[in-house]
Amino acid sequence: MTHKRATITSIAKHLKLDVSTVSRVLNGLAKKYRISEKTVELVTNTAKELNYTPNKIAKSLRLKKTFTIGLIVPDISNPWFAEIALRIEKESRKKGYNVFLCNSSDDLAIEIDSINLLSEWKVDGVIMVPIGLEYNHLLNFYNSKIPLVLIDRFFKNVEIPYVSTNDYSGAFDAIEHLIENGHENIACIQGVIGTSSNTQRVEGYEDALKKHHINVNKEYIFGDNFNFENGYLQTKKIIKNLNKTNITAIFSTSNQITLGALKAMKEENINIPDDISIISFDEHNYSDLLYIPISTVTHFDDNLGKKAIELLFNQINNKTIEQDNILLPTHLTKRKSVKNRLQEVTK
Amino acid sequence: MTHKRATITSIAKHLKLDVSTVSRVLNGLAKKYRISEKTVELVTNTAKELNYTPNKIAKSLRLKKTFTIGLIVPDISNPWFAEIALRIEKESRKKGYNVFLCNSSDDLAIEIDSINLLSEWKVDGVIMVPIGLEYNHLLNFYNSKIPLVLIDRFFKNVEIPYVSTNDYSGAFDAIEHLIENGHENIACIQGVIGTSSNTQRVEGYEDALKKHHINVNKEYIFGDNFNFENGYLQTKKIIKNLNKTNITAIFSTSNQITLGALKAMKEENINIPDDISIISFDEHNYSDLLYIPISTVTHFDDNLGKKAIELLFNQINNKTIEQDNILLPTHLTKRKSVKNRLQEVTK
DNA sequence: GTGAAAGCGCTAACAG
DNA sequence: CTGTTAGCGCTTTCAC
Repeated sequence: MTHKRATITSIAKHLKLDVSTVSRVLNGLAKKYRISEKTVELVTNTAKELNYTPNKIAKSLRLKKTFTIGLIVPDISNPWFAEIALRIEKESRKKGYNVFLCNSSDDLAIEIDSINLLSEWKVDGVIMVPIGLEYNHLLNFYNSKIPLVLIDRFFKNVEIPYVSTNDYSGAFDAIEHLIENGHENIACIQGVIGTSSNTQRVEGYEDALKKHHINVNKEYIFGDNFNFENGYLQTKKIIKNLNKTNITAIFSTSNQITLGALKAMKEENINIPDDISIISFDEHNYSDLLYIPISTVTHFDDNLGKKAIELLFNQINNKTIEQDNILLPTHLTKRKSVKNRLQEVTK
Repeated sequence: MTHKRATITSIAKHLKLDVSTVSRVLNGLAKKYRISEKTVELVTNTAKELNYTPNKIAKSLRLKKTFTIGLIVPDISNPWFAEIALRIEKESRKKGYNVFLCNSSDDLAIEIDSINLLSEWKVDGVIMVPIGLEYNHLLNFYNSKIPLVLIDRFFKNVEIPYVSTNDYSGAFDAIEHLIENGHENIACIQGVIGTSSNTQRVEGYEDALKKHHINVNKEYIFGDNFNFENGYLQTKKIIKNLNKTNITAIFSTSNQITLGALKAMKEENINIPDDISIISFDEHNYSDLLYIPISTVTHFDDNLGKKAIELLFNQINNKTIEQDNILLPTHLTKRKSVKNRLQEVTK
C-alpha cells in the first residue's frame, strides 16, 4: 500500500511524462491532443494501479468553480424539508453537483453563519428555506452574484427568486370549508411568526373569515411554532377555555402542530369532530391513518424541489429567467375531522 | 460594487502590505506575531469594506485538511435517517465541520459513486448508513486511511467501526411479547434483504419462535423493502390468505411498513387487534395517535448520531478507540395493537 | 504528440 | 514586527 496518495504529478514523474499529458489523458482529452495510444494506456493503467483519486479541491481552485451547491433548511428532521432535500440531492447529482447541507435550526445566527460558510466554500449556488424573519444577509449574498433560490418561504417585494406554495389560498380554502360547515368560532394555531408561510396562512385565515362577515378575534390565534410541542400546548389552552370561547374548530398550520393537537385532545377526551373539528396544513401518508382521518391542505413537495433546482441552474448557466417567482397550488383533501354543524340544526 | 472578489492578496496590495501579514491578522494571529494595532485595524477594516470572504478551497488545498465530513444515507426523506442527519449536522457544526450530503437511494452503484466523490472532495471523514449488501468498496475506503463510521447498518466480522441498534434483541423481545399473548402464527414483513438491520430483525424473529418451540415457517416471512408500499402490498397478501395461514399477528420491521399495513387493513376492514395484531419497529410521535395505538420497538436515534460523530472524531484525531462497535439497546412500548388471545380462551 | 510554465488563494517555515 | 518564498494539485495557454 503506497502511503502517499497518488496525484497527477506523481503519476507523471513515475512515467517520466509531463503533468499536462497525464491531466489530458485522465480528463478524456487524449483524442483532442492526439496523444498516442500507448501513453494513454500507460497513464490509465498506472492511475488505476496507484489508486489515483482526482483532487476536486485543487480542481475547484484552479477552475474557480466547485460544482457544489449549498442547501439550508430550518430542520432536516422535519419530513417536509427532508423531502425537499431528497429532491435537491437527486437532481444535483444528475447534473454532477454535490450538496452541502446546513441546518439552521430556525435560528437566525446559524442561518447567517451558514450563508457565510457557503460563501467561503465558493458553492456555485444556494437553495434554502429561509427562516424568514430577516433578509438583508440574503440580499447581500444574492447581490454578490451567487445564484440563490428560496424555497417554501420567501419575502414579498424582495428581489430574490423563490418557489413556494400558495399558502394564502390554501388557508383560505380550508377556512371557507369550515365556515360552509357551520363553524364560526375558529381557532388558528400558527407557526413561526414572521415567516412567509405563517403570514400567508394566517392572512388566508383572516380573509376567509372577513369575506363571510365573521369577526376576526386576535385571541383565537394561538402559538408561535410549527412543531409538535406548540400544537400540544396551545390545544390544551384552547380546551381549557372552551366554555368561554365556544371554539368549534381548529385550523392547524402544520402537520406537527396537528399531531400535538391530537395528542392533547386525546388526553382531554375531546372528541373529534363532535367536540372540536380540525383541519390541517400538510398531507402525509399517515394523515388518513390517525385516530381520526384528518382533512388537510395538500401541497406538492416533489415539484417544489424540482422547480427550485430549475431556477437555480438557470441562474448558474445565465439563462434568461422567464418567471423567477413560482407559487404552487394547493388542494383540499376532505376527510372526517370536520363536523357539519348545519346538519345538526336541521335535525 | 467591486466585481472581483477580494482576496488576501488584493487586500495586501491595496494596503501595500504582504499577504502573510494580512493572513495573520485575518486568522487572529496578530498577537502572536506582535503586529501593530494600526495594521490590524487597517486590515480588518478593509477586509470588511471589500467584503472579503476567506476561500476555504484554497485553504483546504494548502492545509490538506478540509474540515468537511461526508454523510451517506439510503433515503434522507425517511424520518429515521433524517433524524440521524440532523444530529450529524449539528454536532459537526459545533466542531467547525461542514457536511456533504449524499443519498444512495438504496442503490449500490450510487453508494459507490458517492464514496468516490467524497474521496475526491478529500473529506476528513465519512459517516454512512450503508445499503448493506456489499462492503468491499467500503473496506477499501477505510483501508486508505480515511476515517469511516457505519451507522444503523453494519457488517459482521468486517473491520469497520459502527454504531447501531440491537435489532436482534429488539425483534426477539417483540416476538416474545406476541407469543406470551398467545400468538403462534406470526407473519414478519421484512425490509431490504441482506441489510444488517433486516437480517438481525428476522433472526430475532426466528430465534424467539424457536425458543418457544414454534415452527419457523419461511412462508410467513414477506416482502423485501422497508417502505410504505411493501407494507401495504404484503399485508394485502396476508389478508387474502388468512383462512389458509391462520396468521393472528404481524411483526413489522419498520415504521413505514406499518403505515402501509394499517392502510391495507383499513381498506379490507380488518380489525386490529381483534382480527390481526401488529407490533412494529420504530417509534414515532404519532405511533400513539394512529387509529389503533401501535406497540413498538423503540430505539434511540439521538444517541446514534452522537455516538457516530464521537467515533468518527476519535479516528480523525487519532485518539485511541476503546470500543469501536456500539450496539444501542431497544425498548418495548406496549400499546393496544396486540391482542391477548389467552384471555379469550379463559372466557 | 508532448512539455514548460504560470497561477488559482492560501499558509508557514525561514529570514531579518 | 513584517516580508519572502515555496508549494498544495490541478488546468491551460503557448511553444516546439
